[in-house]
Amino acid sequence: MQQTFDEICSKLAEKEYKVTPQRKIILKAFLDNVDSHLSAEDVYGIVKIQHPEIGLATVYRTLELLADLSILQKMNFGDGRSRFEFSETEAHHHHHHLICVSCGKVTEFEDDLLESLETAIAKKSGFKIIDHQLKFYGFCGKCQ
Amino acid sequence: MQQTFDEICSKLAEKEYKVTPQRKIILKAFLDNVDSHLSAEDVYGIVKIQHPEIGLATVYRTLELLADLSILQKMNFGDGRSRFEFSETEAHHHHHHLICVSCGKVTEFEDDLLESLETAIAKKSGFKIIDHQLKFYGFCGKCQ
DNA sequence: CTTAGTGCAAAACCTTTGCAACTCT
DNA sequence: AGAGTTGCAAAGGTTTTGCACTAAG
Repeated sequence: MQQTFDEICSKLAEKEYKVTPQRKIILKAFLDNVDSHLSAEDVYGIVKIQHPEIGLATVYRTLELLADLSILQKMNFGDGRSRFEFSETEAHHHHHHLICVSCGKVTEFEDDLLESLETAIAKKSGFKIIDHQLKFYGFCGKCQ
Repeated sequence: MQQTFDEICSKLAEKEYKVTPQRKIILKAFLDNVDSHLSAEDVYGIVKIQHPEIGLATVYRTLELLADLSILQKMNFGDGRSRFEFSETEAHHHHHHLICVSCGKVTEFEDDLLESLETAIAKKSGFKIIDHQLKFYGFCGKCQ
C-alpha cells in the first residue's frame, strides 16, 4: 500500500496542499485500516497513541479535505456520526454495505452489479450519475 | 390521503400509543408534504405556524416513534441532519434517491429493479435482508 | 518569507433527556 | 385515576470555528 500512500501525497502536492506530518499520519491510519469504516473520533483515537499532540480539529479538517479530493468518501450508517472509507469511484471497485439492524455490524459485499441499472436510471431521469451508494438492512448470520 | 391518516392513527391506537393532537398535527404535516424529505426542524417550522405551542422535542419524539413503527423512515442525505419520508417497505413501492452534488436537490426515481440483486446478495452473504436504500450522486439537469 | 496548517478552547449544531405539568384513554 | 405525553430548559454528542502560533514550500 506504500504506493497508494505516495500517490495520495502527490495528489495533495499537485493541488498546492501542504503535505504535513499530521496529514501523513492520518492517511496512514486509514491505510492501516482499509476495511474499517472509521469515524473522526476513531481516527483520533488511533493517531493519538503514537502522536498525542495531534488535535481532533486537525483530524476533522484532514478528513474533510480528503473527502473533498474524493480520496475518502464520507458515509453514514445511522449511528450519529460520519464514517469514512477509501473512495473507490475511480477504481470502479464498488461494493455495497450490509448493515445489521440488530447488532449494528457493517459488512461489505464485493460485487457491484449495478451498472445496467445506473445507465437505465441516468437515461430516464436526466441525471448525470457519477457515483452510487447502496445499503442493505437486515439480520447478520449471528443475529438471525 | 385522509384514509392513510386514519390508518396510521389506528396503528398507533392498536399499539397502545395515545393519539394526541400533537401527533396528529405532525403526521398531517407529513401527509401534506409527501414528496419532501423533511427534517425535524422542517417539521417544526411547518407545525409551528398553526400550532406555536408545539415543542421541538415533541417533534423529535414523534418522528422517532413513527420511525420505530416503520411508518416513517429515517434517511441521511449528508447535510448533517436526519430527514424522514414515508416508509414504503410494506407496500413494496421502493424508490431510489438521486442527489445532485452541485445544488443538493434530492429527487426520486420510482423503479426498484433490485429484487434479483437482493436475493443474490442474501444468498451469498448469509444476511437476511429486510430493506435497502440506494442513493445516486451526480448532476441534475440544471447543474450539468 | 509567506501563507497554509495546527492545536486549543469555545461555539455552533443537532438531538436527547429530566422533570413538573398535563391529558388521552 | 393513571400511565403516557408534553414543553421547557438543560445536557449530550458531533462537528465547526476563531485565533495565536508554527512550519511547509
